[in-house]
Amino acid sequence: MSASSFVITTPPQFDFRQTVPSHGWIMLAPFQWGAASGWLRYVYESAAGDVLRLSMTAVSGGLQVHTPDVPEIDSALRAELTTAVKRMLNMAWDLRPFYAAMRKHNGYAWLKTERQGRLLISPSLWEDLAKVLLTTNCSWANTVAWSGRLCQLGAPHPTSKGTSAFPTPQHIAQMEFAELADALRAGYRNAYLHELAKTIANGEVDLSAWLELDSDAFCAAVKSLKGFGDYAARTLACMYGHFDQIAVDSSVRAMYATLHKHGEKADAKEITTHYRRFGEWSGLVLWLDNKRYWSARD
DNA sequence: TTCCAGGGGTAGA
DNA sequence: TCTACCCATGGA
Repeated sequence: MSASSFVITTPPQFDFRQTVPSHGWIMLAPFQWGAASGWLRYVYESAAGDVLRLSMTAVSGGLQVHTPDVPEIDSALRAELTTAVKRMLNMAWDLRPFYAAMRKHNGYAWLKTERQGRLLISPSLWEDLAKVLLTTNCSWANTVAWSGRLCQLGAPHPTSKGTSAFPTPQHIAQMEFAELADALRAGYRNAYLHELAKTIANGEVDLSAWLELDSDAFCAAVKSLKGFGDYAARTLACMYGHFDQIAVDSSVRAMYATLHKHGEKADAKEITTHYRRFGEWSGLVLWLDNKRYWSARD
């Protein structure tokens, strides 16, 4: 292996190819997913401010991380990238209690067989907040386009034209609103995103503290932001390991209507009641049911 | 033109 | 807690 690559040892029940396509994040810049070859690419801005292209692939017993922009990775950068990659793939989650709990429910043996349950997130909560905001009340095509335009506002890669890291909240905060709105063109969400970036940049919101919150407190914190309601808060909660939060959106409603109501519409209350039977895992079960339903239709 | 898509804010009851 | 109405964007 070259000095521009290293291997991260992965947990026994970790499955890279199941984790990466756990939701649509793989389609949003600066992620890229090579499904056929099994590589995940991400444009990462290091703590030192360098824009690096990362490429991750599964190898025996671990995950290989390749950085073509760095001929010799030193120990500090290796440690930083290891932390970021482990976080993106939620490697710290222990899903054995989940699989054990699901044994008493009929029809869910596939969860353990397929090693389902781990979700892809971004290296920063800020990036996930921004992207969830860009999923609200719009088509997925809009989310993809807006995320792409937002990413173009980030630090550019030194040599690869058109490649850039996701912008920092500080960068978005210092932009004039008109400049941001003109670049992003995401309607009323422009103002919510600008406000979010400013509250993070000026220290009013400390996202690192949010990572220590319990499930309900995490959701309350997200919902305190303008533009973030129940769907957004609960979606983010699941991504950050609070699996008791049940996020209902239009895709979930469609899935539930087809599987449980012969096509008749169901409201969020009814869907939430149905999934409550899975207790502390209810939100994750819904997430994986929805993923499985839509994957089968593709 | 109207509707809708991985909703949310606000006002009023 | 529930409902009505409004919100900007882009594709069908």
